[in-house]
Order: sequence, then structure tokens, then C-alpha cells
Amino acid sequence: MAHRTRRRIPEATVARLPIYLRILTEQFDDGVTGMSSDQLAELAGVNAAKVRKDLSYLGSYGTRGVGYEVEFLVYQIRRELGLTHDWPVVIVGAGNLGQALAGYNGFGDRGFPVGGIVDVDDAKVGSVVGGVRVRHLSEIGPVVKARNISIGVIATPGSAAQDAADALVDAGVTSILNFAPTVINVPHGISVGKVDLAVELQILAYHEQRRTNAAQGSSLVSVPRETHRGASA
Amino acid sequence: MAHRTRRRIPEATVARLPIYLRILTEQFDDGVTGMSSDQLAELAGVNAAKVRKDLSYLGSYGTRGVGYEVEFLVYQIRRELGLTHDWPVVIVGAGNLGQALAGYNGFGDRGFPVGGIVDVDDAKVGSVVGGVRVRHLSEIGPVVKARNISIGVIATPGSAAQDAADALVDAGVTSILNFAPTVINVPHGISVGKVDLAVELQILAYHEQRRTNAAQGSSLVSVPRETHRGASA
DNA sequence: TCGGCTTTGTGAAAACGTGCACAACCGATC
DNA sequence: GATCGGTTGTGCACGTTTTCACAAAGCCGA
Repeated sequence: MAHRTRRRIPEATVARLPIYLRILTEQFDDGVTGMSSDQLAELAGVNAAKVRKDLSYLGSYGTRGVGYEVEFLVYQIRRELGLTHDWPVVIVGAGNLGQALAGYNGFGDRGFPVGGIVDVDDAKVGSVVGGVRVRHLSEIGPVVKARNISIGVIATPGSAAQDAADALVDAGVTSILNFAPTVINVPHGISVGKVDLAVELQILAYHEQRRTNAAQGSSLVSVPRETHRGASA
Repeated sequence: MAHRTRRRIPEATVARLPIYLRILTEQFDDGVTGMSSDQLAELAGVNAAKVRKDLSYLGSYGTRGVGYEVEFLVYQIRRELGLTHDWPVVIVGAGNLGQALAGYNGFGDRGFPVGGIVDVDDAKVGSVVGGVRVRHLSEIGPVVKARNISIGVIATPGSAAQDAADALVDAGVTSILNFAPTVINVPHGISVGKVDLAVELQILAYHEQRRTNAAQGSSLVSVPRETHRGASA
């Protein structure tokens, strides 16, 4: 009798659930069994009402006057995010970044094992990175199908990003995380996430510049600006 | 007679300006001298009205019936973002990620040279990464002051991120880009950007899961979801 | 069982961001 | 110098996100 109409969770909430999940998991490992929205909000650096509203999209899992049971909430968030099973990913690009990502354990540790790496450079094909053998880009289809991969990561130079995206889509991947400094075009229905270091730094530069101007100009400084995105190293 | 009251540019616009800037720069290098909001919107993957509104915050720099002069617009965006001079950064953490970041050229190439790297591990102190000698975290103050650094990058494990943030703030840094999978607390007035790989992947997992459920459930699929953030590899 | 304390869940308002639609305007052509 | 096609800049309406504020509800002790 629980959730009939598959709830549609606002994108802004979806972006915060992983943060709550991480905090709750850490707290649970530290022996904390219950938490209030106030406590969780404090740790997540957000407003308590926001936490409650976010969690309310999952269902009514809190107890008034008491708070939330950490273990149960962890389970519910994981279920809602689809983290009850692993999501192998395929990495396109075995250069510096691709190798760093493949070698980064926090990847597999968090349920996203590297299921394959491909590159166009024959010199790189055949080498082993992060325990996975690099295949040629042209073999991406079989690689994706063999492990039933639906998430692809683009770790190529910007100039090759669109080709990588096209290859991923052709191979059947339906979600892409793009590290290349390029806007990629994908068919409707494909999800795209972006991580662009230069953009992040330029946003910070803007705030720095603003601070400087304000300081030498007139009035006060003060840049409220909260956290921006979430990501793991 | 230009801009009296220092315009306050919406955060959403600030996050898009770097993307316009990159596209315009590329186009200019390709010999393109003029562009309409339609063309720029197409390349940036956004709505044309949004482009015009974003650019209007910089001033009225377009010509009706014609479009925008690329070179001039590049200059204006760079000026507004504070990219008319370099912003050296200090990296905290000389592990895998710190080394990868320090060695990544797109860093310095885009006006953010690595002005210093620090770590707590004595075994790493003294080694040279990306042309810069690793110093001990305790020396971060002099490092920051010597090069007048105002932007810090946290590339430590999550458990050390808060200490890194505290050290950066103590040293006088006023903007922080956090790659660690942890929410950091900073005093009011400090800008924080976040890049969290796990969060990005978990957001994609949510959409994948939704797609799957919808498919086996009833109706159509289709996940509009646009790009997410910006970043460079 | 009742009352007081606490905390959730949510309606409603405010703030923010997006996209449409169109008047204002420019350059070109006649 | 008037007309016309094209593009900007922006008012307005809409949708989304955040925040407030409070009724509903659970726990505990008397």
C-alpha cells in the first residue's frame, strides 16, 4: 500500500540525496542510530526544512518527536537512487584522466566498478589500467553488452568528446558523465552529467574578482555562496 | 558612463558564462568574428533567450539585426569573470588526485597556474610534482603569501578535508574548490565549489533506475535532464 | 490518561530561474 | 529617407526551488 504513483523527485532533491546518504552512512558506521532533520541539516550544510522536504519525497519515514532511524533511511535512499546493485561503467579515454579514474578506488567502492576502458590510440590498447585491459574504441559495443553497462564516462580531450559520446550512445549506453571541456549533443532520453574543472575555477575567480572590486570600491564584502555540486575524489 | 551600480549577476548565469567563453574563444580561433544568440545557444546547448539574457547582464553589447562581435564579447566575459590576470592556486594533498591535477596542463593553460602543493606526509614533501616542489602543510601560510594566492584546491581524502579547509582559510585563501567527498565548513564570506564524482554517478544511477522501472512499469521513458555542471578534464 | 516537550510533514509564500513573445532597433537596399 | 528582414533586449508568465510557520503526531513522566 506504499507508493503507488512512482513519485517524481525534483532534480534539486536528487542532487542532495547522495550527500545525505554519505553522511548517514558515516554516522551509522560511527554507531549513530537515530538523527533529527536538524542534525542532518547541520552536517549537510543545508536548511532543516529542506532536509525534511527532501526526505518526504521518499515517503513518511520519520517519527515525530524523535527523528529518523539512520539505518532505515540509508536503505530507503539507496533504494530510491537505485544503489541496491552495482552499476559498472565504461571509461572512454585511457589518458591521464582515464587512468586516474580507473585507478581511483572510490569508484568501485561506491558501486560503480570499471567494467571497461577504451581508447582510439593503438599504443594504449592492450595495456592494463586499474586492473582492466584497454580495448579499442571500435570494440566498445561488445564491451558494453558483455557487462550490460549503461553508464559511460568520457575522459578524452575536448576534441574527441563528441565522437566518444556518439560511440557510447551507439553502444547502448544511456547515461554519460562528461569530463571533457566540451558540450556534447546526445539524443533525447540520454542523461548527461558534466564535470568541468575550468568552469568551476572560473566561477571561483568571478567571486574573487567581485570581492576585490567591492573591497576597493565601497561597501562591505561578503559572498554568501553555498556549496556548488557534489563529487568525490 | 558605463556600469555604475556593480551589476549583480545571478549565480546560474555565472555558471554559464565560462561555457560561452570557451565556445566564443574556439570560434574566434576558427576565424569567426560575429555570432548571433541563436548560434551561440546552439553550440552551448541552451535556449537563445537565455543566452541573450545572460549576456545582457554584462551590458548591452550586441547589435540588433546583426548579433555579437565575438572578440569583444570574449573580452567582456573575461573581464567580468576576472580572467584578465592569472589566479595561482595552491593544492592541498599530493596523492593520486593532487598529482593528477598538478600535472594537468589545462590548469595553468586557462589562467590557474599551480602556485604550490602541500601535504602532511613527510614522505611526499620535497618531491616535485608538475614542476612544483611539495611543501609541508604547515608551510602553507608562507606559500600562499609568497605568491599572493587566493584560491585553494582540496585534493585530500575526505577525512582530511576539513583540516585542509581550515588550513587554507588560516593561510588567507578566500575561495576553495573541494574534490574531497565531504561537506566542509568555512567562515562566512569564503566561496566554496565542489566536485564530487560519487554524487554525479549516483545522480545518473537514479535516472537509470527510473528508466528501468518506467520501462517495466507502464508508459513511456524519456528523461529530459540537461547538462549538469561544467568542468574541464 | 493527560500534558508538556519535541520533531515531523506540509501548505503557502517568497525567491529564483526559464522561456515566450514582441517592441525597439540596426543595417542594407532601393 | 523610407522600407524591410533580422536580431537584440526585456516584460511577463510560468515552473521550480527554497523557506517559513504551524498543525499533527509521537514519546515520556506524572
